[in-house]
Amino acid sequence: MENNIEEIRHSLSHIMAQAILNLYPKTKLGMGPAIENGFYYDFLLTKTLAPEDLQKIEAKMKEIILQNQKFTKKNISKLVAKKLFSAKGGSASGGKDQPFKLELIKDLPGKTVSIYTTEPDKKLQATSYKLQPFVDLCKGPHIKNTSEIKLDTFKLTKIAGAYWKGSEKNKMLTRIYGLAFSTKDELQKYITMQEEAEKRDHRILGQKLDLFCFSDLVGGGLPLYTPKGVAIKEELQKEVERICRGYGFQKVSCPSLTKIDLFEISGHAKKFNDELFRVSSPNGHSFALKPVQCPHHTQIYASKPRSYKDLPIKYMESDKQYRAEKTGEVGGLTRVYAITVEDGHTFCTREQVKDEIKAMVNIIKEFYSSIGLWGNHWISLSTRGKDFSKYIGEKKDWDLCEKILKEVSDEMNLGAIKCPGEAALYGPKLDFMFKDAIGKEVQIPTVQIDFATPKKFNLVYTDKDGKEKNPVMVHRAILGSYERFLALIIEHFAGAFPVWLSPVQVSIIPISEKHLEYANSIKQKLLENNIRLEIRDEAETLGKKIRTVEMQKVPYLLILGDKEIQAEAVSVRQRSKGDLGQMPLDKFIQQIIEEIKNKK
RNA sequence: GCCAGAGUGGCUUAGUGGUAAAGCAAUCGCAUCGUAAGCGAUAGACCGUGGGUUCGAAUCCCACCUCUGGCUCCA
Repeated sequence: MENNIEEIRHSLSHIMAQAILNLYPKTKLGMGPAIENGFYYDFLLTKTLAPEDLQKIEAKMKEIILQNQKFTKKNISKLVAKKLFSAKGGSASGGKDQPFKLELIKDLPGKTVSIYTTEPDKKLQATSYKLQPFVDLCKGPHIKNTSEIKLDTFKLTKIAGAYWKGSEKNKMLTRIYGLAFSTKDELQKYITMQEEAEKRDHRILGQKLDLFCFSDLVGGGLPLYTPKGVAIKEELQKEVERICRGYGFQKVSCPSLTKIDLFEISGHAKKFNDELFRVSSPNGHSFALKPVQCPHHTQIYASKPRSYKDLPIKYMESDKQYRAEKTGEVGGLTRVYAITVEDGHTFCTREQVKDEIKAMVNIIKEFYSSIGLWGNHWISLSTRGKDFSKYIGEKKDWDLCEKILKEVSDEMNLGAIKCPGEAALYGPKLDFMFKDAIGKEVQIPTVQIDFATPKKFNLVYTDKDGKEKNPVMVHRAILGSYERFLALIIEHFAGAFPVWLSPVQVSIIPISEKHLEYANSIKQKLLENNIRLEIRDEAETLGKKIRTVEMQKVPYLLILGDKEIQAEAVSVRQRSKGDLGQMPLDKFIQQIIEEIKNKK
């Protein structure tokens, strides 16, 4: 890739802005950066764009490029800063802690345009880039001349809305996305790759492989797991619990309902008021469906007196939690109302916290390495933002927690990147971010320190000196939610799960009806070894059955005909590798059991 | 919630104002097969819902529902 692709992408966003301004002169402009693989720009348009309009805009952009225009750079920081601060209205608070403004800038060369911008400090460094007749504020980098852009290396892809909150009325900017690469081939390659990735989408594979489904009567955002989906879910759960038991976790089980009081004390009721399902009955009950299970676990801890000798106490539970997500946010398996969370909590002393966190990180590393996902991630040290009212607990505790997490990151070489404003209600956390098939990031495992919750619930233990002290809670999720995790691995393996996770591990194919009896005897022996299997006894040709089973991504096929009966053996065909030839059944069983054990 | 797009048998899709098509899957029959699609037949859709325009609507208009993509930061 040529090294000026960044400049090209960046410049293209401005060229698009110019094209828009030419086509729709009343447009007030927003902003637009270069992004991975392309660029986008947000506009305040007076007109709604249809997808066909993209072609018009693209044509206009090409026209501008062909004029071989120069990007002229001129430092006008003072002027800009002055105008930005003196203009009236439009002040807005954008997103988390970033104030930004929509201001009118006059007296600049070319047309009068509006821009919105973020931090005042950054504005001072802003320079204007002029591409007649449009003036845009931008730090760059840009190409020198539009002639550096080849016409067939970019493509506008989609129109989207970008929510811009904070102004008197909420406004929606129109965002136009584009792709841009150094060469036409790279662009085409990316598009093809994207199409391939879409075929691996967990929703498509989930349906094809019959892992989960939805029902209009049950409702959107409420996935139903089929037998095959459950097989995977249970294997995952067994594996994660096996690992966690090694670290001292014990399973507990709590009801989905609770009195709202529990969440009022924990602070969840206040912070997640709008996302809490409330359940009532004609008999006067008033409950909430649990959106998290930490508070329940505190009550198991609180059920009897605890000594420092008991700590750390570690509970784990995989259960459904319910969150009333906003309607537009529900979809697929990744955003649902009912999520099955693989959750765990350690109650420990302050001295034990660091080791506990390291242990959790090790669990995560061990588990994700075993399925080949470790390395395909980055870690966020999610800390508190500026608005302290969104969190519970004391400042000194937060600072200490953050320090501990930083030390863990350093000592374990995790390279966690600090992300302010991403903390949980009760404490900072280490979030592990993975990428799905189409490159979108998803947060899955997490480790969180919490000094606040035990205090809220008056959890105590008796220390060596006979005094009562509050334990520290460490929250951790290895799989995060089963739904998200399942989505991630469906896409990661493109449905071809390793044997231990495959819902059907062996498909037995009798060549014709005469061989069914032998197939059943093989089935019995496999069942005795806890191998998940199916017999394809439908009246179809061998080729057809093999095709069906290959498409279902079953790892092993046993083909049974006269030859096998005579040799008292099985013919093994391995997924995507083809015929492995004949072998005695015992040998096959031994081999597959070994493979399952090694999680290969 | 907001911006945009899409809803046609179980699935994938064709059909732009004049009698709803095809493939896969299903069911039944024939075939009993040696490593990725055997042959034939049958059944299955008031075209998301409601309203409007029209002699006539899957198709045009309006509303609603559902699904898909997008919506912290990025200069």
